Amino acid sequence: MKRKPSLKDIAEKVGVSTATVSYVLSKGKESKVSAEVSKKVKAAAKELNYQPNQIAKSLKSGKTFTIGLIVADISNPFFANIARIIEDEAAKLNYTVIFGSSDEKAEKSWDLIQFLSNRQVDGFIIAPTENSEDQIKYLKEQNIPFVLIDRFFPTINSNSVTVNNFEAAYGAVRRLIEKGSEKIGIIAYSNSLYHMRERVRGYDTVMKDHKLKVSNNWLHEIEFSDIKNGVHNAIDILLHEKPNVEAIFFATNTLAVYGLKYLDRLSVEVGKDLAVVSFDEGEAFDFYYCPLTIVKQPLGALAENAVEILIHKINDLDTKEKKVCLDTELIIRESCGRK
Amino acid sequence: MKRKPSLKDIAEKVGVSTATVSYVLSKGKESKVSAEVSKKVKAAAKELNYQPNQIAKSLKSGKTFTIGLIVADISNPFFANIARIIEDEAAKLNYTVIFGSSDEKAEKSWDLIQFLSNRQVDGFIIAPTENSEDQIKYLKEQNIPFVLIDRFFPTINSNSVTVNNFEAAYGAVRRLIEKGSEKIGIIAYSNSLYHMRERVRGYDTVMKDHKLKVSNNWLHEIEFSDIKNGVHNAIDILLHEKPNVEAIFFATNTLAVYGLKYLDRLSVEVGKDLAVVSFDEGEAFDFYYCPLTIVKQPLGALAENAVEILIHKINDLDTKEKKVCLDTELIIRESCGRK
DNA sequence: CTTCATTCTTTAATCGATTAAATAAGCAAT
DNA sequence: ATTGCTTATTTAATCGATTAAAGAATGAAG
Repeated sequence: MKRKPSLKDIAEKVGVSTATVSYVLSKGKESKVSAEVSKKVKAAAKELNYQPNQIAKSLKSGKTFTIGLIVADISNPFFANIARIIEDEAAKLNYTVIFGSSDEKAEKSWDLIQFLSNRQVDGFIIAPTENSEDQIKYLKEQNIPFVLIDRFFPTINSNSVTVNNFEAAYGAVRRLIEKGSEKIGIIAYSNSLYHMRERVRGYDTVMKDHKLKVSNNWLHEIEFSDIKNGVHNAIDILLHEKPNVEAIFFATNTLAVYGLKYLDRLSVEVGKDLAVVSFDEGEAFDFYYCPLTIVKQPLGALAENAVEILIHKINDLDTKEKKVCLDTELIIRESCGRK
Repeated sequence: MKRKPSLKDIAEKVGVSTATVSYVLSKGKESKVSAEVSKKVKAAAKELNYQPNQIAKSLKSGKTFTIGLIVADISNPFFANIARIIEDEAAKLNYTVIFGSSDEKAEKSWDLIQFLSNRQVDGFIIAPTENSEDQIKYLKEQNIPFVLIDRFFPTINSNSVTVNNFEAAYGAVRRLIEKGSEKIGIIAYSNSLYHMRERVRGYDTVMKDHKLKVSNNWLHEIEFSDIKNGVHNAIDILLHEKPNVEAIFFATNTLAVYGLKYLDRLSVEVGKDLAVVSFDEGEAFDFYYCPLTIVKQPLGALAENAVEILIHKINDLDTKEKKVCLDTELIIRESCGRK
């Protein structure tokens, strides 16, 4: 790779010291330099197509203008969309984004934090995995700015941007009830993370509030390690073991995708034999023969808030921790009833 | 942010020079240092939880172990999936990935190249936009390693990893013909990029080879600036102006998504009133009431090849340019015929 | 003709790690 | 005792940019 021109090259060309060149090229300091020299330096910089070496700048300043983004999986549309908005917001402020996928594994998440931290990212935006409390505490201790998104730990005081999972789940399941379902199953992850617990609690609570007894056959918590089979088993039980359900609430996008595919294979007709609601958008859901009622998360606001809070924190470490909880929207379509 | 311990901190703690510490901690050089000192240094490093500052390393070595990834849009599943695989492959080799979305705009692409280049990325993986030939030439001139993916410029000798777009389009449309369609429309982008031209040429050629005359109503090239309306108009013309078509070939994922939604609105039944094939996978397509016949691109191989070629080039600038063209697979489902 | 202020420019340290080269210390051979 | 040879350690330069502080040059005031 051809060596890029440095301050030194300009300095030599013009016949001044690198300090002078630096003063000319760094805004606000130009007054220190005579108009004549300034002009020559600028001309030389242009001629050589000088671009400052950000690595050198970073070493001196201790700032890299880089954000580390750690999500469960960048290829998951939910996170890919968030990543895109974070990218745009960050770019506006001259920040770049380095990303990594944790696959919901605390160990991978920790490796990523170390890895990116050694690369001196100025801060992190993290969708934390289960059992990563220690990592979050570590970041706090080290005074490394970060914002949690999508999930957070209620026991740790930190910046976070999430949605009202409890209300969202409550509202989604209430919709099923209003449309006539009484026996309702839920398929969620067996995950201790707060957002997932809240979704389950939303389900539980709305059932209780409507005096609907929940059979212990109806709550299914799937392991990340084998989502597909988990969902298939859950659906088999929900539909075929007594008391069998009239409706299913899927707690995430991915669960719903596997679920709907399997329902198709079983020739269960959604909207007729079975009512369904799900969390998250998905191109797939629009195309489904029976358009899906879903909980829509405000991805744009989620990402924008995260970047804003992070950059604030980076610029002023004394900023107090901020917890943002955003409202979701229940997009009502046909799948929540049964004809 | 608490200052992280540096070599100097260890050196002071142990009472030796930073050079000695560096020799202990950098593998292969340990033999230079006495066992006694070495032990002390290692203990101190551990105690302080020393993590080398990659920025400083990079400045010295001129290597950042960072790849710049520039795609059209990281939230597009096609690119999001590629990004994920690139991330994994890069991580294996201790590289991180910085990404940026060009939105198919040459100007944005140029800004990103400059931006990431100033951050001293070791190389780029780029899905180039239209009219970005100069940018690619610039990278060549500067001897900056890069690999083009998805698209490339036949006039510029460079690394690239693409698929056989011509054969893929040919095969997809031939399938429509074999299933009885003779009047076939195509919806593509009005884009001079080679991959798009090849897809159109595949369509043209297979029609010619089967002695099917293509009406000038049938080739629709949509602007990026207004995809949705472009697709709607195209479909209106294809279906309602004589001679109207029996089948449509969508040249990308995104075009098909808009197209199918609109067909739904028009109550056109795919697989009965109209045959359809599309490029690219999409969760949505599996769910479509009439599962879609698609051209499946080998995303894994695409990304793996790109990383491998790039890293080779980074490690040895004299490596000859490599052009990889991968085979696609036609996934045959129901949408390509009409009952 | 000093003296002091002002303006412009350079020197040199710094960020954190690496590494060639210099130095120091220990020991053996003559 | 001198020389040479190892081995262990330090010194100092380097990567590229920034910036406080020192220095030089000019001019004005006394």
